[in-house]
Amino acid sequence: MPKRLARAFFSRSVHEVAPDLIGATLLFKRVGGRIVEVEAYHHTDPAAHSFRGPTSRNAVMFGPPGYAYVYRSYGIHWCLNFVCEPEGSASAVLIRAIEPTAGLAAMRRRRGLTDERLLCSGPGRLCEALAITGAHNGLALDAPPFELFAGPSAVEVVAGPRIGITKAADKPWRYGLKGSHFLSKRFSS
DNA sequence: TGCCCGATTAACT
DNA sequence: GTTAATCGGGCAA
Repeated sequence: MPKRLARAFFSRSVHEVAPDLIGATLLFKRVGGRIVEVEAYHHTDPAAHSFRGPTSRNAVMFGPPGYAYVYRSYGIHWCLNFVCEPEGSASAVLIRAIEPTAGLAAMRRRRGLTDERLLCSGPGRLCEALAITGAHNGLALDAPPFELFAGPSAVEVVAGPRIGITKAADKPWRYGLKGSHFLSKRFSS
């Protein structure tokens, strides 16, 4: 039986937590899979939502680590983040893609697709497949409906530039599971 | 108040 | 390769 991730797991810098999340298992109401792609957003990062200070949308980022920050993207999609670092640092890790392992039927129904590879390969797709919405903003990650389990200790992680941003786009703060077929995009190197 | 743009996706040509 | 869908934050007036 895999080990549950304690809340203390998130009480570190996003640059440590983000690569460590690769290979971990994320379940939401018993549906989910293995995390294969994430991005780190530090509060000193111009691309981070928290960069310009607290607002009603990003308030959760300014709270304690180990909680979910869910926001609406482009007015259409939901995106899931894990809040990190000591309280008030307002840094978070964006979950970009998972490899579906549990609740495949529910995910296919919600996404209207059968192709396993397209179910959760993107931040918006992942939230649709797991039925995560703004209603779940601020929930603790170490209690239901969330379940997080540690992955294998030795995992090959690759890094590269983040996707879909214009500010600080040169920073290599996107992390992925090497060779995974479930990434939202290939790593160039 | 009004305007622009974004941590996206899918359906086009 | 391009574009529409759609809405809240941020900034100018």
